[in-house]
Amino acid sequence: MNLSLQIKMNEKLFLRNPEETDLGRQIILNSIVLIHKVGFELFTFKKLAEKIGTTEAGIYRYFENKHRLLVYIVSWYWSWLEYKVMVHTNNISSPEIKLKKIIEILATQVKDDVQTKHVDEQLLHEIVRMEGAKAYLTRHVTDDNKQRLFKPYKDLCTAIAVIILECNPKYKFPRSLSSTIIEMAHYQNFFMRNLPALTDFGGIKDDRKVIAFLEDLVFASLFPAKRK
Amino acid sequence: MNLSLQIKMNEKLFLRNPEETDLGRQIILNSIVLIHKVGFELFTFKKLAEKIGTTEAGIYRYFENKHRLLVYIVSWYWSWLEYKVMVHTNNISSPEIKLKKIIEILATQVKDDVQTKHVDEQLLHEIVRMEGAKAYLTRHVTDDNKQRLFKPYKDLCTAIAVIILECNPKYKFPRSLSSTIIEMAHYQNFFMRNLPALTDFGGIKDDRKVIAFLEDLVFASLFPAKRK
DNA sequence: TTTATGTGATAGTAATACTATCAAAAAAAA
DNA sequence: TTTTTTTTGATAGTATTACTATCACATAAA
Repeated sequence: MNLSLQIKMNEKLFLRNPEETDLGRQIILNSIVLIHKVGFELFTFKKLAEKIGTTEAGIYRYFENKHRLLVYIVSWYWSWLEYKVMVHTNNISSPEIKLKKIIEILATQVKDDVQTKHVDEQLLHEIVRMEGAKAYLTRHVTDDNKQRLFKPYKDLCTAIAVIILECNPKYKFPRSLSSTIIEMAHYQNFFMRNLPALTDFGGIKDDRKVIAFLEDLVFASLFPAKRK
Repeated sequence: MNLSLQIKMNEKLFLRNPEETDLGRQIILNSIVLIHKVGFELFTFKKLAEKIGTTEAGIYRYFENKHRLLVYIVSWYWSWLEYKVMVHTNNISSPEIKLKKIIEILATQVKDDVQTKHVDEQLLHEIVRMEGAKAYLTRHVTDDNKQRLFKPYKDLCTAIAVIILECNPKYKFPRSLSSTIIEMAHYQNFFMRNLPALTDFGGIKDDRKVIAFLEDLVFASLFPAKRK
């Protein structure tokens, strides 16, 4: 059996669907490699075109601008992650163990998945860690949100919030805790590698440290001590 | 008594100290207004120059590029915030009440401070909420960090971590919890206003909701229930 | 075999992100 | 007070970015 994972993307994200043509898939594949290499600020369609062996105009036929392309690949990542979370948790009955598994998935370095051919998930994970927030930290968040560009992120957040409520139906902030876990899984990892004074994981650079912190945070919140 | 707050900035941040000249202070003042208005992406030195009534070249004499200027004003904000935290907590003996006060300061909409004339702290707070992360989410974090550009942020983080340890000397992740509080005070607020599905505060838009969430998160972590 | 679709090649434009030069004005030093 | 230094304003110029437009060719679908 040779299943391949197909993620249906929001049509507002592109002008022409990149998954349907060879050039389109090259754009996705190489934009991930290039953004990973030079960072989003220095990433341009011209450089991408040169890398692929096409022209700038060719890329503009697929994406309106580089921000849309970023939102596209970041959204793809969130969708893929939600799928991955589903696969790895749907046979687990205990919501607490589910949540631990999710934290592990969020905070662990991805090994490249074989299921998709034109996306390098490991690079993509590293991109999302550094550039992910730039997808929504803009003046046009509200417009972008109205076009449902952030639906995959919100869906993942909701899915985790549901499990949080399974752990403790009385917990008051399931969504905020969920978005906190997602963001911090990336940020603490970024801090650990780049601004270690902002973490307690010194020069260690071990994903498990971040996982330990997040587990402590989440389960302390979900099963609090009785206080006056 | 007419005290004015003077924050000593890292000299690597600028080419010429903007606090020492009239034009320099105009640059700081107006860059805050302009970045707040158009967002960092669309902010250019040309627009800033036109607003001030000087030339592009004039601004380049003070700042190497717009990213450095962003780091400058964001750093100023963190220094100012640490000072504010200090002032509002040094007469409090209970570390728990201190921590609550800090959370309140971090998550509450700033009213413009009278202490500084050439900075609008309220606008600056809103800028940091949306653009703050862009100061360090770059390919050159490591270099910037070596030049100590992020010291004010790290100092604030450390100051809060110290108080966290006063609350519970055995808590294992004081710095990570501290950076989590700082980041989430901004992010949950940003989400509440722009992507409310990522929070539990629907259309309410009340800072106190974010404060309640953060307090719950922090104190549950610091005073956990005993679990197997 | 016509027609539609996708691509490559080329050209062009307005704006961005700078750097360089020069002279006038203002401030500091002699 | 005069000289010297510092700061600013004005102008010019360059490479790159972020696009848009056009045309012809190749290929695939009708």
